[in-house]
Amino acid sequence: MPELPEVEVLARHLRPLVKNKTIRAVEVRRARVIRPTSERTLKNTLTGAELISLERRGKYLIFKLHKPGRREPVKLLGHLGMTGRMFLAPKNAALPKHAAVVLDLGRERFVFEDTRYFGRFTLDVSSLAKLGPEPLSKEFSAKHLARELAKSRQPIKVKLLDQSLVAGVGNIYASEALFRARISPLSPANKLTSAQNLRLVKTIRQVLAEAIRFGSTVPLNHGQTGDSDGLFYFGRAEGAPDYYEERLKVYDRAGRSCRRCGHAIKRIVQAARSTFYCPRCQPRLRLSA
DNA sequence: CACCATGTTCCTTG
DNA sequence: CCAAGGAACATGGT
Repeated sequence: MPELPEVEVLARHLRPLVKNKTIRAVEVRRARVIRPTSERTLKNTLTGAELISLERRGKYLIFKLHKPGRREPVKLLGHLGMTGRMFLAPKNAALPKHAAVVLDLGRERFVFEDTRYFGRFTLDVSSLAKLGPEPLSKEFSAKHLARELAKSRQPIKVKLLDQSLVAGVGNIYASEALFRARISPLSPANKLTSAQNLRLVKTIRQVLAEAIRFGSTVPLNHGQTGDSDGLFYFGRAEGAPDYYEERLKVYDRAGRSCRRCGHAIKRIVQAARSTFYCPRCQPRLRLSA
């Protein structure tokens, strides 16, 4: 589920649900997701702590907790990896097969489940220091982009996945933003014109903001089984428009016709990830005058 | 069996 | 030291 919009929507959903709740017990079912924190340390630190706030940074969730006897707040970092989910469930509800960490909150449980276990739920917050600016903040500007891109000859699509350039853009929205900016994903980063940099900043913001808006409108249901639970984008809530079908213009549309010009959407592989684009709307070479 | 999947990190190579 | 490329991680869907 996770790129910035999905994580933002999740944060908005969870925030009121976890606020002021006290963690009674911690169950670690898959130690890999808490590394490098040890199970003992996680349990000692979280047990008895009260959830104070929940923030998002890039694709990370930052839980701040108050641990009695400690002056400084405890920070807990969550990341959904490729397949992670977080939700609250009644205590008697069955846990999903790949529940990785379960927090006992008294009346209910907080569950972090992750099929592939690429996600994180850890006290180690060092990853945050490597992140670039938030794409929806003023720090993310054409000037910032230009300065950073000038240092790299990597294809622009590959650079957009670099979290130290801008935090939160992933494989889906990278393709989407480039399509809207009409920039070829193959363009070397340092070859973008200033006009292109400006357009790219705008379309990245636009694509992410639109996805948040859409996700926030869909009624969220974080049950554990069934098709439309916990999925804001990839499931389809009854009667709700399907984001995948209607909002994404190029992602996963290889061979289908471009919504703008009708040309066939192309799929290529860059840095071992799929990239989708319209070769006509996003020409590789600029026509010289 | 083959290939694909919303992500990050580690290791190697130049 | 840095940039860039590729493998690894792990499970499931088609």
